[in-house]
Amino acid sequence: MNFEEFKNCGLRRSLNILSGKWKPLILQNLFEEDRVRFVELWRNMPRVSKKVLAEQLKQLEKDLIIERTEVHNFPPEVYYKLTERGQKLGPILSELHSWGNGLA
Amino acid sequence: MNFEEFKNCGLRRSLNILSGKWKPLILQNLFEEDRVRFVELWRNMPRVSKKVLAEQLKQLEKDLIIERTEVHNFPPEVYYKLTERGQKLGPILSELHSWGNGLA
DNA sequence: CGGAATCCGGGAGGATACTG
DNA sequence: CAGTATCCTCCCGGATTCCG
Repeated sequence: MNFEEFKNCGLRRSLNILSGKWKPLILQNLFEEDRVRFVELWRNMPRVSKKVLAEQLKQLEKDLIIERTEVHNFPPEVYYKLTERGQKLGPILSELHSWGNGLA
Repeated sequence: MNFEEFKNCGLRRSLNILSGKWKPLILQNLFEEDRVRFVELWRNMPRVSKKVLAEQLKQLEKDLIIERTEVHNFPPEVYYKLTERGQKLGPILSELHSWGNGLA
């Protein structure tokens, strides 16, 4: 396989989607709780600026991995959850986790 | 899961190992041919400078994913192949590939 | 609370030249 | 052939401030 073939292959797309300093941690939280509020997410990763967190969420949303739901209140409430497609990542990330721990 | 727990988890380690613009393509080549010479690798990705290619290879070697073998000739010959650990990545990357193509 | 707007620094990656 | 050695560019992520 050369670069031209690689450009449009699924592996590259997947890794592009996952690449982003905070995306794996975001997904991890969504696998655990299945519906998480912006501020809860932010509390679990207090070293991110809210700008960056919002960016990563937007990208995941655009890639159809997560869904955003807004409750029109004041103060506003915004929830994020995995899409069906996002949930299918679960087993794969779990294997990567095991592999990274030397268990596989 | 918060950031402190995430820092040392297997998922993060795995994605760190895979992150690098050319690493997935390098691995793809090694899965296909099982023993590849530096220059062959380089021909398959002519847009990389040799410096960068060497860097990525060094990192994969340090992470024990690939092995370097040098034949002391002139001109020199250097071969790269997957380690046992590296080969275990195969099925996982294959699933990521399918997922990225919307097949899973 | 959940962002958007602005500014900024560091580091990954690229271009080129050289060497054993 | 298989790399180093320099130099440079670009952009991701961080810090801060402001808004509905």
